[in-house]
Order: sequence, then structure tokens, then C-alpha cells
Amino acid sequence: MPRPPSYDRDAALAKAVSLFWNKGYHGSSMKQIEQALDMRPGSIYATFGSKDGLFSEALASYARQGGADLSEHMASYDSIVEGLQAYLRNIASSCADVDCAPARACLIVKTLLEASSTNPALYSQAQSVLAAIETSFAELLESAKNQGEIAAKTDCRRLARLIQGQIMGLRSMAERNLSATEVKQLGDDMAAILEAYKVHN
Amino acid sequence: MPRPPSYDRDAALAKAVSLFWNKGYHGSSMKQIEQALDMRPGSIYATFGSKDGLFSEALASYARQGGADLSEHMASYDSIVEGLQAYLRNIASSCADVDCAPARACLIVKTLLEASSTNPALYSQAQSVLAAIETSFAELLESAKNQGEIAAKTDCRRLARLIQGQIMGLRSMAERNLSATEVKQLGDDMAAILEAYKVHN
DNA sequence: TCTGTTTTTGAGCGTTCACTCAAGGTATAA
DNA sequence: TTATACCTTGAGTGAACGCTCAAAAACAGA
Repeated sequence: MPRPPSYDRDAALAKAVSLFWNKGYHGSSMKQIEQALDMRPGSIYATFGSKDGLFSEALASYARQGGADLSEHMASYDSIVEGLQAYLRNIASSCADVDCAPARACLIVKTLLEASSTNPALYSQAQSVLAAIETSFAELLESAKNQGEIAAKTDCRRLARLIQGQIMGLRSMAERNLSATEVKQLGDDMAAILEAYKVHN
Repeated sequence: MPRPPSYDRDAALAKAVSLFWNKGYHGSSMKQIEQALDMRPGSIYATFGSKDGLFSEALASYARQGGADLSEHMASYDSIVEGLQAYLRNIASSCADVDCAPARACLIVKTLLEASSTNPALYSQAQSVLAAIETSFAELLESAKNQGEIAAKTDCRRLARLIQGQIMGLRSMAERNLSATEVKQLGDDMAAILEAYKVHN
């Protein structure tokens, strides 16, 4: 009996991610959202509830994609630490490439900074997502420890935060007008930091 | 003959810095600005021209203060590299302290990320400020090189960007709800990165 | 005290904000 | 074909946005 929706929910979300990633929460108006999603306000509100709701779903979608990317990347590495080093270098490379993404900086970090004193719900969500990513890194590092790649006494959560800090710094730095070479060098230098944590036998 | 202004321009700017640092550009409305500066719109516009103008002056003021802080800090260190290491640890400590500042993250980075696709003028200004900071670090490192603290072949601008990236990451990470201990550990770990660049004799 | 200049004031400008909802359109099931 | 449920539409809501400006207030010099 009912009429099915004419739009593709996931496709709309992807477009929302792109817009919010580019312009941020306050920088994206409903007018721009309507245009980007090619949906009228009524449909948007029926589907996502509010601008906050749409942003929240977009952020979750972005985080899900990021997690999948990390998993896929790590799957092709025997050495976890080397996989993480390559991950840092890959981020630098893709940031250095001409606008393949809506922005170089991470949407989660942009949200963390923008929402910290203006939108408690989004701030909290950004915190949760970052905590989950920290956990992902920590679990990878625990495996690395079990494989003898890093010292048994290594504090994996602490090292995970160091790595997360590198990514935050790298991607934020990439928003500066640096050359591709400079961004890649930064990625290399950050990857090199992990050398000190390797067990060399 | 003329009536002198009743407000203190610098004091007003300091209050603007505090508000913008806390809430960002889009997150600070003129109503809130009027309240924070205790000035009526006419006076604000006569003094600073526009919201953009006020933000621009606030950002410049913040950067000036940051530069002065760095100079003052470094003055008390014979070893430049050790001074920079202590600088990173100090940032971590002050971020860990209970709200001594309007926000933990850096206003310049917040502006860089927020303005990149919504306000070219502020984006450009943030880029300039960050480039100047990079230069400050690079000059310090050149001195360190001359003093034999770091290898003669060190690329100082490149290392300067690595340090700047650490600060960006550290202060962004501090916006997460981490414990004081965790933030300080991150500061320690980032300071430790510079050990690898020291010439040990 | 009076005059001249400047600052302060705040009501209010037009615009844009996020959002609503009654009306009309379009699919499915009978 | 008809009935029914759902979806789409877009003009329009009140509120908040950044900003203006004529009038009132406050100072310094005469």
C-alpha cells in the first residue's frame, strides 16, 4: 500500500558527509543541505529528524567508513607496526593529492573542536568515536605485542593515543597550504616515530 | 574637545579572544559578543568594523601572545631542544589543568579548520600565523644546529613542521575527555620524539 | 556655562536561520 | 479502478542573524 521513498538514504547520507566535512556544522545551512541532498526540507526532516540528527548520522557514517578503511588496510600487512606506519604515510599521500576529499582534516576532529562549547550532543559523539578509534589502535598494538613486534612492557593504550595524536596533527597540518612534498615528509617523520617502539631482534 | 572612549580596546580584545576561542567564529553571535565585551553594537562596529574584523584582531592578538609565551619560555633554557621538549610538556600540563583557558585546542587550528571552506580571509590569516610559528621553530632549530645539539644535516623547517604537528595533535587530543595523566603522558611521549634528533656526544 | 566634537545607545533594518504543515502527488493492495 | 497509505512539495513560521543610524549623553576647551 505505502509509497516507497524516492531517494536513496545512504546516498543522501554520503552527500551530507561531504558537505559537513567541507563546511562544518555551523557552516552548512539547511539551504545548502537541501541543495546537496536534492531533497526538500519536509523530506529531510521526515528522514533525519533535524539538522543535528542528520549531522549525527553523517558523523557515524564517516566513522564507520574510516574504521572499515583501517581494517581493510591492516589486512594486507603481516607486521602490524609496519602496517600502521604505512597507514600514516597513506594519509599523508591522500592529503597531499589534489582535493580527492572534501577536506584534508578529519571530520571527527573538526566536530570535536567546533562542537566542544556549542553542541554537547555532537561533542559527546565525537568523543565516543575517538575513544573507539583509540581502542582499535590499542587492540592492534596488543596483537603486535603478542607477536613480539613491540616490547612486552609497552602501554598499548598510551601508544594508541600517541598514534591518534599523530593523525590529528598530520591531517590538521594538511589544511595548511603546504606542498605535497612537505605533507608527505611529515607523514614519513610521524611513521618514523614508531621505529623507537619496535623490538629489533 | 572630543569625548574619549570609555572602554579599553585591549581589554575588549582579550574578552573577544576568550569568547572566540571558546565558541569559534560561527558559534559566537553578535549578541554574545556584545555581552562579553560589554559594548553596544554601534561601539563594536565603530571600533572593529565588523565581526570578521574583530575576529581577525582577536586571532592576531592570540598569536602575538602565543609568540611571546614561546620566547619567554625559551629564554630560560640553554639547550634549545630541551626547551622545546619542556614546551611540549608544559602545553600538556596546562591543558590537563582544570579550565585555565577557554579551550584546550589552539584557536589558530580551530580557525584553520572552521574557516577553510567558509571564510577565505580568516583561513588565509590562520595559514599565515601558522607559517610564522613554523618559522619561529625553524629558527630555534637552526640555533640548536649551530650549537651542535642536533645533526648538521637536519632539515630544520621539516623538523619544525613535525613539532608543530605534535602541538596540533596534543592540543586537539586534549579536547577529548582524557584524564590529566593521559594528556601529560602524551606530552611526554611527544617530547621524547625529539630525543631521536639530538646529537648525543 | 556654553559650544563643539565624539562616543554611546538601542530600536530596528533586511536577511537568513532551522523548521513546519497543509495540500497535492504517487505508489501499492484490493 | 478505487481506496489507502505514504511521500513530496514549497510557501511560510517565528526567531536569530549581522549590522545601521538618528538621537541622546558625555567629555574638553572657550
